[in-house]
Amino acid sequence: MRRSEIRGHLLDTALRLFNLHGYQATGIDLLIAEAGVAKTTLYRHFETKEELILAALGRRDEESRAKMRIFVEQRADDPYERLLATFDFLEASVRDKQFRGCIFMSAAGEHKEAVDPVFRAALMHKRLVLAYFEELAHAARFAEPKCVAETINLLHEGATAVAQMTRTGEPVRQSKRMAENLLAQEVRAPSEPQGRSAGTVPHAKTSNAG
Amino acid sequence: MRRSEIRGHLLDTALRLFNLHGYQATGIDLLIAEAGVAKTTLYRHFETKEELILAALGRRDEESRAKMRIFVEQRADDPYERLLATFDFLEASVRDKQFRGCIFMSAAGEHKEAVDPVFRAALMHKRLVLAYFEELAHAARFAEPKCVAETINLLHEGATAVAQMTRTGEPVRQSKRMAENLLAQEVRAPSEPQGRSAGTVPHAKTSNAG
DNA sequence: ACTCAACGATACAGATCTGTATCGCATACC
DNA sequence: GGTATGCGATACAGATCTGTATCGTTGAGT
Repeated sequence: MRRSEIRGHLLDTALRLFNLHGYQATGIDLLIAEAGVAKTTLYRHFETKEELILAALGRRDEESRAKMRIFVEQRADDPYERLLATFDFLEASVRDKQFRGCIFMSAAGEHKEAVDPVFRAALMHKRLVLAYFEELAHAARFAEPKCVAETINLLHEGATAVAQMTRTGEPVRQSKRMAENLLAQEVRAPSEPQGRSAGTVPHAKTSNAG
Repeated sequence: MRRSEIRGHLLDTALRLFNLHGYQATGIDLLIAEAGVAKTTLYRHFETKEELILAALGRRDEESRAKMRIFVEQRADDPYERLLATFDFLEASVRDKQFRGCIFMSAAGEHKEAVDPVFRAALMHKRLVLAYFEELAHAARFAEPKCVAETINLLHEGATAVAQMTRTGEPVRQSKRMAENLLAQEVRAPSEPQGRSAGTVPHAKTSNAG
């Protein structure tokens, strides 16, 4: 193996084992055996196990959000449809045979202190995903993109949690139907090609309060 | 301490520490120090740590479901309102300063194998909670009580997961608004005192599909 | 081709973990 | 009151964990 690949290979191996067995339960000895490297090599790339965890979470964070972006943009052009397409991406993730729940929720579950660097890394990922939802909701001209994003986010989290127990993709499909239902009642600005009318957008009522 | 109380005291202490630090991270030595008992005593009541975890989860399972029942029944008489009252119970749980996420999800997150007894115990709890939701949905005369229960359950799980990160009760209030919105569109049989009409109940469309 | 940093292998330190063994004491029951 | 069981305390066994130290070797850059 070329030396420049070792760090990435270690992160991939770590993520696979963390996903399968958890963070504390994944020992350094097992990790280096699976990666096929010496213990010295691991500790030259990462000073501590915690630093390895943080690097692995950082890698997965960027990777998974980039994958979601690409999936969603290829699946649909309309921003509204893209919001719904995030559920299709989630369903594909959940139906993976290796799926054992969201690794960021697992990380937060094993590092519960709010000041723990691992917890903070997991929290940061969740905030970035929420920001992406808000970006889509804004593009879809929702009157309250922040609230719409929180709705989508809550449905994603619920579907992921239920799927972690049932080990099926059905909760994700259900959450998508719920999202379609809720979003259909959210106030949206008129789309561009309709021509610009002089009237102002009516102020939205409190969302989700139907 | 009276000897008959020791077992319960050990379970309470274990649940508190499991909630604060997780399962693997909670060592036997810390547990007996916090409980104020000797190691011999602990191992006379529970053969292994896993057995202690299972007993603790079983205790919390019955306790939390009983508390939810009592809360919900005191809060409302109407079964429909009781379904919504489950969110008020959840909000109170989440706003507890000691809240660190659902201990059953944490247990499943640290014991990911589907055949692991701890995972199975967590799964059993989730099934029993779902069954309670279905019981309420049935009493509320929903045409598809199973689907309604799954909707409520998914919103509960989503709110709990988001609240685990944000450490606020807001996600639960939002999930309750979402539930009100979704349930208002679900088909229900007419309530009893309306007088029995000869017409049959129209068949419900697929739930959550708008 | 030479040099130096990185790698593999392994032994080891020191801490921590679960679970057991031993012993003296207290308490409940007969 | 005697006896047997439970409890506290502690030492210990054996395994495992993270992280370091040592040393021979390999490979990449100049």
